[in-house]
Amino acid sequence: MSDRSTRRLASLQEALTSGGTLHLREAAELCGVSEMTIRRDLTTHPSPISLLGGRLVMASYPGVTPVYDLTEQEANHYQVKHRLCQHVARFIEEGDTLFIDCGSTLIPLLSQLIHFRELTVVTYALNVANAVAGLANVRLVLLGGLFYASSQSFGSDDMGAAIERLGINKALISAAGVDCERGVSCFHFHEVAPKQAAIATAMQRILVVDASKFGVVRPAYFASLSDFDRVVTDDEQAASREGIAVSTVI
Amino acid sequence: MSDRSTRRLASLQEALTSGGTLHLREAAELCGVSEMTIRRDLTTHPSPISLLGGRLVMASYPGVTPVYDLTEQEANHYQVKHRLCQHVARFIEEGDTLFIDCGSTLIPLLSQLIHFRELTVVTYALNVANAVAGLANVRLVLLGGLFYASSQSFGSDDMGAAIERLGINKALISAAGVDCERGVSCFHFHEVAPKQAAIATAMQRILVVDASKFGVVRPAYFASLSDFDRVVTDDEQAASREGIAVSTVI
DNA sequence: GCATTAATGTTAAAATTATAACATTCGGTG
DNA sequence: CACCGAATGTTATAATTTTAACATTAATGC
Repeated sequence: MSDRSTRRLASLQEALTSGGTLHLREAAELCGVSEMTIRRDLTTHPSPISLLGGRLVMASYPGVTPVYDLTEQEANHYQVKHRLCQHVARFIEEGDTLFIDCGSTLIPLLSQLIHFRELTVVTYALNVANAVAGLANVRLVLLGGLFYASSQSFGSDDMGAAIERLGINKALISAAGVDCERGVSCFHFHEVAPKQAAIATAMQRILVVDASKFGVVRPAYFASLSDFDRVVTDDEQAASREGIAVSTVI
Repeated sequence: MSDRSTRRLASLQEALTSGGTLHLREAAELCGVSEMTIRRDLTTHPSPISLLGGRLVMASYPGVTPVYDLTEQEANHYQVKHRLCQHVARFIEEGDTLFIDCGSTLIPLLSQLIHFRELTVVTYALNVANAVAGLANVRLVLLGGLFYASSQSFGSDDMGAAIERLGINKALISAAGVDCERGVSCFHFHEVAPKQAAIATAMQRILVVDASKFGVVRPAYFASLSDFDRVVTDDEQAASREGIAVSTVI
């Protein structure tokens, strides 16, 4: 019943995967149907394509998902991370070489980097790289390898060694779980090597986590709390209740 | 005179670098001015932010720049590349490990890859990686290093060695200049090592160039025409006029 | 302080996009 | 072939976005 509809969506998706946008009018022409049909295709069947002010865009591309018009909860989370990153930004100094961990926590930090004259960012995450690629004042070093979609990051055997060859100043590490006794953990095992290498080689190690991660343990352990010079969080009380020492007043 | 305007644009840009979109209304609130002022800021001063159906987006982000509503000339170029890539797609087989070169020539190819069950793509270009990252059926290997904005690609000392360790089936190489006598060349020197390594290690080497590159020589020489097993182009006549043997009928 | 100019706000009109309702076409079936 | 229903087209209407014109406020120099 949706055979043709599906085929249309597929061809549109094909036209869009290369990146870019397609006007509704042009999409209709391309498929040889009316604009209304394209609209209906889009609303009837789930698709990675979204309609934004008369234009079709791939929703999965970075830079397209809305930031402020999220659900209340998501917006809150974003606010928290944004504030968190503003505090982190205070520790950054002109000329630093920063290791930036994967995940969404540190993304809002990247926009703050425009305020510096010159920085270097080392990362193994695609979303971090994309955000940094647009900053003319920041040198970007991406550690490549096999791509893991779940964390939008890369993994490779010699990543640890590659990191240790770099002169990393400050390591900004995120985590999915922080427990006083069981240490700091994340979801994916391929993240362990780069995180540990960054912790091992950096002159300063900063753990950046929001309070929701306290008392949580995730499958991949990668460090103990004492491995970090600072813990930056949004809720100190919650941290101290968990027995986590936060070295920084925010 | 544009002091405040500039500051507003900067703060908006900051809100957007993390990726995402911002509704005009919200942008106005954020800056404490009217929507009209934001509109004017955007039209008066050049900025990487663009307004798309009432939403602010970073124009530099992939997936935002329009594909089909380009100027006539650009659209033509896109069409050419698209057709070119459809021909290239015929040489791809299920299970292949493809080396995909940087530049814009091969981008339209990536959308065709959905039609295969399983592939592996090896690249050193950020735009290629972004287009491939969304394809669930394609394993992505990104060769990292220092980022070069001019070609949206990465360079490193051991990239050549890294490429030769991989079992690359087919190398799809693009170029900025192809000359019968002076060989195949590109703009940037950091592209030479990965291109040469891919040519050296791949089982099949395919040069993909549109006719506008014939008879052109660019600063960085990287291969002679005889290094390729096939040359895929959109204008055979032009090729043979230049004395370039095109092994493929398209 | 007043005049002048730039910056911003407000409003109305035009253009575009979204939604809904109804008309038409197309593919199959008895 | 007449009938049915799904798919698509058409049209009108509502909502939104864009543009332009004019009003207001803020900033600056004299």
